[in-house]
Amino acid sequence: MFELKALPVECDDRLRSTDCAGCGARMLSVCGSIEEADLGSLDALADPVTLEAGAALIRQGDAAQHVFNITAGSVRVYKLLSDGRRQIIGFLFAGDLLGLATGETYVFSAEAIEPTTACRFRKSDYRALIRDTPALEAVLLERANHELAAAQNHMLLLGRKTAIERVATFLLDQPAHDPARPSLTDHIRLPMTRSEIADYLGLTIETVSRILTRLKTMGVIRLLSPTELQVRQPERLRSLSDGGA
Amino acid sequence: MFELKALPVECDDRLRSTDCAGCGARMLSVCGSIEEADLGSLDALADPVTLEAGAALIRQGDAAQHVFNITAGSVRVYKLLSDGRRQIIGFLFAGDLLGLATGETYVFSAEAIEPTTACRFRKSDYRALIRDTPALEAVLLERANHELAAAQNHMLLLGRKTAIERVATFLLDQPAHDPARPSLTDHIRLPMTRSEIADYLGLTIETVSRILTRLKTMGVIRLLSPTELQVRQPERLRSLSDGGA
DNA sequence: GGACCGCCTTGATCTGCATCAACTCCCGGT
DNA sequence: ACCGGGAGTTGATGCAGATCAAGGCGGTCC
Repeated sequence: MFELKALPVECDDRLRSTDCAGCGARMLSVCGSIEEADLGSLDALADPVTLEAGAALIRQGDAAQHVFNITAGSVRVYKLLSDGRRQIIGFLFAGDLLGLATGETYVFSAEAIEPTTACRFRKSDYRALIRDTPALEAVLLERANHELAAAQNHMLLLGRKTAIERVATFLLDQPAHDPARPSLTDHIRLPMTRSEIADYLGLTIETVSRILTRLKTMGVIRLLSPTELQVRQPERLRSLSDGGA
Repeated sequence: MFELKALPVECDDRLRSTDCAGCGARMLSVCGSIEEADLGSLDALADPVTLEAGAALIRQGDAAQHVFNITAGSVRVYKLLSDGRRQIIGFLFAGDLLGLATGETYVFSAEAIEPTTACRFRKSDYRALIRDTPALEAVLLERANHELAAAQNHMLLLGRKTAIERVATFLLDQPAHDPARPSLTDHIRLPMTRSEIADYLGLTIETVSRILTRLKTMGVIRLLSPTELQVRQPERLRSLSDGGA
């Protein structure tokens, strides 16, 4: 719990060649703001990494040397108190950026929660790239502002919402579609465990579980499996999410 | 409670000339990254406003037309739930920037908590200024990242810390000096009320009050007046702030 | 196929903080 | 000097969610 060992990133980096032009996540990410012509130089900087579930990308306290671009999978970002209490700051998915908002050392940890791939950059390279690419800088600023707005919403949730309001808000925030069946917009996949949801919402595992079954008995959602559910009354859920009954 | 009326900002804007070069807050703020030579054009854009305690700079829901630079005083930034529960996102002081992290409409409110002055810019002007001033953009990005890190710390506090840990953290975060006696670094002035502290820390007025008297009886702090206190055992406070006994 | 092991659910009890309720203090107005 | 009201403190009680405890349900490894 809370190891500060300066281990290398637990990832498989045998591969050394990238193909940004053919990257399925490019348009999701900040890389989309880079000219086609400049993708070659991006390839040269990008270091593709593959992570299995549980592998660490970033450890709180380590020297902040890298920036990551998630290309597939999902990642948990969290902070720990000295006695092991954990607050998950957020979950990252394909297209999300990780590791910019830090100084000399990382002030949070990040781990894959399922098999995940990412592009790793040396921070100094990335900084140089930003300097040379005004469009990139603008996009990064915009992203940072979006993240800030999301963080503010989450502070409202953590500081003032009840358990059921937190869970309802969380469900509404999830990308609401099953990639296998894009037509069903009310299906939600939860790649994270109850423990991760709890640590994200400032609750305990048991409370998350109880609230989910409560929502089920209320007829608001249907639990298809522990990691998959269906929203049956989206309006009711929305109303629950901010205390409107 | 939670008015959405599209009122103009409640401020005195008779003055129409600014003097950025002579602004005491310039070096505290992003304006410090603008060349001396360009300050004239900044003057032309800046609209100085004076606010009395309680006056609103920004109302949640209003069209986001302005950006503010606080030059003196202090400001509370908060979000509301539909039933009136309030979460204060943060407090702003001289040099801080307000209103960039928004889209079409403001997603939070901001009010002066004591007599305050600020520079107001039209958002479109500000955007143009950013485009023309790469140095400014870099500084803004850095600021946004700092704010993000602060927001993450606050999520840890709201999600996982106990009441006494929250209050201890809050006290340590306060600028620890009395402007009148700069030598006494252990004096803290609290321009905000207990209600504001409570809404910032996700607690109630009563709990904040009880914790402060508890810290007093423990000998960790001394309460000089409701708005002024002295830290007598900074190490103990630091230890309390993250659960280390 | 059986046994183990995470993860989840459900129930019983406990507790930290919220809520409800006085009361004090300070300050500003008349 | 008095009154009124907002801000703060302190005490009594209540409750939402934590903690403690006991199974259930899949997986996976021999």
